[in-house]
Amino acid sequence: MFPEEPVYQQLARIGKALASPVRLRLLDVLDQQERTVEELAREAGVPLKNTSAQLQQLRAAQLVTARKEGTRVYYRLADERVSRFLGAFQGFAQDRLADLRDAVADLLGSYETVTADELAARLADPATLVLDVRSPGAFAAGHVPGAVSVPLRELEERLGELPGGKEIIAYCGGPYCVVSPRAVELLRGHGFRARPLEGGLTAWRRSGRAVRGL
Amino acid sequence: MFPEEPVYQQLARIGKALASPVRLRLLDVLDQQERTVEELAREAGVPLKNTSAQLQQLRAAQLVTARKEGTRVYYRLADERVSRFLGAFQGFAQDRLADLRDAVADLLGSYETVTADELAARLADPATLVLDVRSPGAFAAGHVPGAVSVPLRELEERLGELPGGKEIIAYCGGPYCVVSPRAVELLRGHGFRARPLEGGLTAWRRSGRAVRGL
DNA sequence: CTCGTTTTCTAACGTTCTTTAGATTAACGG
DNA sequence: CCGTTAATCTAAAGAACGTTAGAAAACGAG
Repeated sequence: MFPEEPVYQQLARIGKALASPVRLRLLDVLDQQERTVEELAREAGVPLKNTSAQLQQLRAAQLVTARKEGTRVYYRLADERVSRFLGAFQGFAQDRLADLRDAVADLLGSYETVTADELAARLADPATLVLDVRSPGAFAAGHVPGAVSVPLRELEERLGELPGGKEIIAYCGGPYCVVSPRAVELLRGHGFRARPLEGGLTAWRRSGRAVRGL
Repeated sequence: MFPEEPVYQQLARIGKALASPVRLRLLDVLDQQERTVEELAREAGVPLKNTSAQLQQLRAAQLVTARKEGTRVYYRLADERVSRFLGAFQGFAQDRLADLRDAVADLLGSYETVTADELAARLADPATLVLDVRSPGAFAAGHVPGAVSVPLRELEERLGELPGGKEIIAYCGGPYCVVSPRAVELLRGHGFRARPLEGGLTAWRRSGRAVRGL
């Protein structure tokens, strides 16, 4: 119709990739680490066949890449620019939509959070304890340097291991991960001072900071 | 299905708003200046009723706002953060999709461009002429300080007015506006040194630089 | 080679989105 | 108050998309 049409059609390819809740969820899971289709389906709570179908679309939009190993296919974000853009996208959306902010508050509660910058500044502070409440596998794949691993599931029975006087900064995976707010709630209920890391390990990584593997 | 679902549904609202070529086109036109529905329909080359329908969606996503004056409704981007995000979105998309880069090259040709930063640095340079090749109305609504207005339509017959030795930096409206590349072609064909401004006046404004009205 | 596993492909169904015609609303001018 | 203009609302058709079942491909193991 107009000569610009093909350009806007191409732009819309990226928009369309971001137009489905399922795909956005998959991108967030992939932003944490490489995964197989099956793992993705399980973690995102999406049927396997649909997961595969949506991954094809993300691949067509060049947001993810796949690598085959034996019978398994491992997906990951195409590169770290995708992760940074997703951060910008999520930030922009939260900026725009009050309904989104409400949904996030509903999901995560409204604890005062710690930013990645603040966490970085306090890494060396002996009065701070950084607590990784994800699974041991996720911790092994990469964590904030100096963090202590206590999965949420074990947290209640291991409260005795935690030092009393320190402020605890708890984190989990992505920006909408519910695990660290739950940990903070539990910790506060037992008299600890605790705050969640805003945006989880994903935000830490997006801010360009190093992650330590085991 | 999963507790995060409502959050991703809200995020997808923004994605959906960016999933249609027509809406992306409208956003680009609106990024230049406020317009009525009729003007938008004409400039974007979209039927009026469809323009109105798509504007409702953009409004629901809070990307644009409307203001009524008499029988006319004037639309504009909700604020300058929307413009900056659109810039990031377009940059990201061009980064990802070779097909998009091809479509842009097809549309605009592949002239060496001038960035907004470079243009800013050369504003005071007497060996540079900044040429606004848009309509007089667009020039009046806002232009690069010091730019000379010669609409593309009149450029050929007014070539004599242009100084010989200077390099000409021509610009038009948005990042996919075809007018300034055409002007550059015409100018080069007549022996002038000329380059287009990358991203047009929109990029200039997005970079936070002042625009002068009449 | 054959079997089991993982993933994708094909095809289909139902839903949502895009687009447009027709009716309607809102505002101004006579 | 009526006519005109600008825009929206309603409703409906067609296209595109999400989702999933069933078949098929790719691979490793035995």
